Amino acid sequence: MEGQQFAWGREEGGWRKGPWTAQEDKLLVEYVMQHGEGRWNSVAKITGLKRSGKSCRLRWVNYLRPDLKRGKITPQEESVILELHALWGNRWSTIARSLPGRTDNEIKNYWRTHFKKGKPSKNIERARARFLKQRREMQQQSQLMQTGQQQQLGQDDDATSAVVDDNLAEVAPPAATSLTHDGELQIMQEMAPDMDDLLYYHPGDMSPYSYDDLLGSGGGECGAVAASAGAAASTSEGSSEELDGGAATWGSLWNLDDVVHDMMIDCAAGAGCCWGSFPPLQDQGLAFY
DNA sequence: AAAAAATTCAACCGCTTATTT
DNA sequence: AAAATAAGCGGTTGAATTTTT
Repeated sequence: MEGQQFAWGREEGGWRKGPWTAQEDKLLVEYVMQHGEGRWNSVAKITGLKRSGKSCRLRWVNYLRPDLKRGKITPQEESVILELHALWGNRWSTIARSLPGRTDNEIKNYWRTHFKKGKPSKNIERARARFLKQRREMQQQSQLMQTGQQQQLGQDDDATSAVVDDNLAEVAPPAATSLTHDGELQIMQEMAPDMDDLLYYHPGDMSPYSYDDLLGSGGGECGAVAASAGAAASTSEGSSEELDGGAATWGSLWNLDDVVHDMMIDCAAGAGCCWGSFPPLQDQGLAFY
């Protein structure tokens, strides 16, 4: 490990590698403001940045793009990820298109850390509780909205569109359980017996939480959809979780806000161009936060 | 308190697909 | 039509951070 300190942040074939510095980001942002997205190989020529076009593109797309959402994946987003992964498998960019502000890389990472096959961690346990809680809330909401008609929850024969909802109806426990939040572990404890039954939890299995289970494929429909999609559903394992390291991570990095700030100050001072006047981004409806 | 283990995620790589010359 | 270049994708890596022992 020690010997690799020099490998990271190294220079190779004239290109710098490793983590980007604030200064590099600034150069790249300036370039994009002036020339738009694309032509990444000319970034080095024009700005003097010693990064390959590939590296520049990646940095922009995954980190510097102003329309990126920052912070934790929300439970709603997580549900979308679960559902779409069941449908598409590891087609991360396809999934990402349904999650504005999220990158394929981010989704891929999220999936890998939270749902990929492996030994269940305590985080996953917590996640499970959170996921179920969310689902129950969704169900309660939908029950409220469709009070009269949705009394019979078992009748989901034509469940092709609302896959998740139907299966939620099948799997979700009675709505009586109190949902006073914050204590995920408490919820887990309260619910554990039910959940284990409902989720077909196999204690000896290293990967007990297939998301077929989580999505309720015990009912059939979801599994059928996933299977008929023919995608990578075979590798799908799942549970859910919310990250809790986001803020800390951001705080520990040099702050992107600083760069944006600097740029805006530069703009205000009349140096270079301005975020708001950058046509390509405007055209794409990108917003700055 | 500190060492070890686990987790996270930015950035890399190789490959494929699309576009340009 | 073919070659070259650029963009995009998914898998993987490993430094930094967090959690556990």
